[in-house]
Amino acid sequence: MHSKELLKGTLQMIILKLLADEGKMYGYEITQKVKELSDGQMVLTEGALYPTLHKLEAEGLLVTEKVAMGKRIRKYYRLTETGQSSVLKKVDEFTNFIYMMSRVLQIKPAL
Amino acid sequence: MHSKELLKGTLQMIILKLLADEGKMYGYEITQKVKELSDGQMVLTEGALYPTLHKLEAEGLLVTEKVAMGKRIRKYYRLTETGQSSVLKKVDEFTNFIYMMSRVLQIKPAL
DNA sequence: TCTTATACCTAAGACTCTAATGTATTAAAC
DNA sequence: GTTTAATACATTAGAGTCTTAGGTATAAGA
Repeated sequence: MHSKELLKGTLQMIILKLLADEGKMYGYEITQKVKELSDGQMVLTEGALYPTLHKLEAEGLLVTEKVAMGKRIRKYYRLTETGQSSVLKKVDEFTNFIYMMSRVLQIKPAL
Repeated sequence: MHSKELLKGTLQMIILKLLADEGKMYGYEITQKVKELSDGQMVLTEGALYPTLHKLEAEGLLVTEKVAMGKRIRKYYRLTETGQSSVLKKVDEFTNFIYMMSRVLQIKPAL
């Protein structure tokens, strides 16, 4: 779990990619989905998640929609068009990053 | 927002892995080797490199040897035994990180 | 001789995350 | 029926890692 350092810079991409796949999600749902997909290896802390969501919204990559569930309020996030094209670019950069790293580390080629 | 963010947390591993492969290297040589292996895509800045080398030395993963080249002094770095086992662990964590990320992002498995 | 490459280094500030803390509702367990 | 866990939002201090910008000095090439 020392790989925590490696996660830096991946959170935005993860959020955007999940929203691209799922359509819309709320914050807590994202943490659960990530935990599930990573078999519990990756746990998003709220101190990282919420500021990032707010930042992506402020940058115009996400829009929100508040939905009342009884007395509790869920805030759903959805990609804007800018957000859509941003995902493609970011995932592309990530696969490129992996190729580059495998060359620099001289380990087997990836993806 | 290129892959620069993704590089966070990879510098220590890169240094250690190169030293594991090459035996001993000096700072400037490391920057050149990384540039070469990545086809110019990855450029280590000295502000990141030297503090990291000093930190790894302080932690006992590296030892130094000063060699005079005329009036100029080269500082060669070499892995300690602790450093050796650390490389294996870090590279292992990295491949694991890639597998995890490809599951979370739901893209093709890597490495 | 001027520029580029080699070779070391530090420091201020930016950015992203962790850990801690806070508020409040709902479901489940005892 | 009350405590505990899970759900659901959020902020903030501080740590760690990097970038940007600076500094010193030698060697090689135009």
